[in-house]
Amino acid sequence: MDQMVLGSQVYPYTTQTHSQCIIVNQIDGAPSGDGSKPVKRRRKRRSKGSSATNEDDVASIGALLRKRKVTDEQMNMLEYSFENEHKLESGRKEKIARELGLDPRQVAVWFQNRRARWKNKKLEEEYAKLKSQHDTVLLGQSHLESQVLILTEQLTEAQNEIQKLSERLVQETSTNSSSSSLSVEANYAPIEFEFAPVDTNYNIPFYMMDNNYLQNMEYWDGLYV
DNA sequence: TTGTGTTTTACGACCTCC
DNA sequence: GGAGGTCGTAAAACACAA
Repeated sequence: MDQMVLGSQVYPYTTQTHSQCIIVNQIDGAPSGDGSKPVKRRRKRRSKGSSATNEDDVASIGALLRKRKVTDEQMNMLEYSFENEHKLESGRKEKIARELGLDPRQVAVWFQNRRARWKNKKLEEEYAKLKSQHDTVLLGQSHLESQVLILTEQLTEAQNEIQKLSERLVQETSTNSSSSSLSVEANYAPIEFEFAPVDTNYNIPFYMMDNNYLQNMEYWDGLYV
């Protein structure tokens, strides 16, 4: 519990008001300007160790600068209210402030900060979700790449096998023609096979889409629905 | 006890909406 | 123009390791 000692009494939290905050700012030398377009200017604050002109100033400024931390009960009520509605219209702000014994400005600031925390949390959650999806996609990519390697090897083996068969056929044909008086070349012309080039960009031809491949595609497609 | 990192409170500057 | 929003940040309060 945040406590503050004033005289002989101990207060659970200070009773600094918004107007008192403004007084502190004026003491700190932050005039509100001449009415022209406001110039972006960082508000100067009094640091813990800064000097003052007299002891009374030190005591009063110290008291005013003390933060008013909300109690657990006030926090619960504010959280409950925030759950219902993140925005805070004027009437509601006054009502909450009255019920909790807080300054309306304090309630407004609390909601502003609460919204900021909520937004940060949402961003973190969204980031975690996207990262998880990204990791899943990388895993899938790796899996597909290994599939391509395997299939490429199989294709090469098949091409070699066909090539051997083709050469054997040509050989047998020429042997038959030399031992026979009849020419059969026209009937046994060498077969020319034309293979599509292996595409490493995953443009897998339809005839290579086996059940496993199709199941994988369904799985990956499902991720993007 | 003290140094340091994190959370909370508060505010200035600026923007949007009515 | 005023009210209320976001954004960035200062400073107090708090937590905790060394």
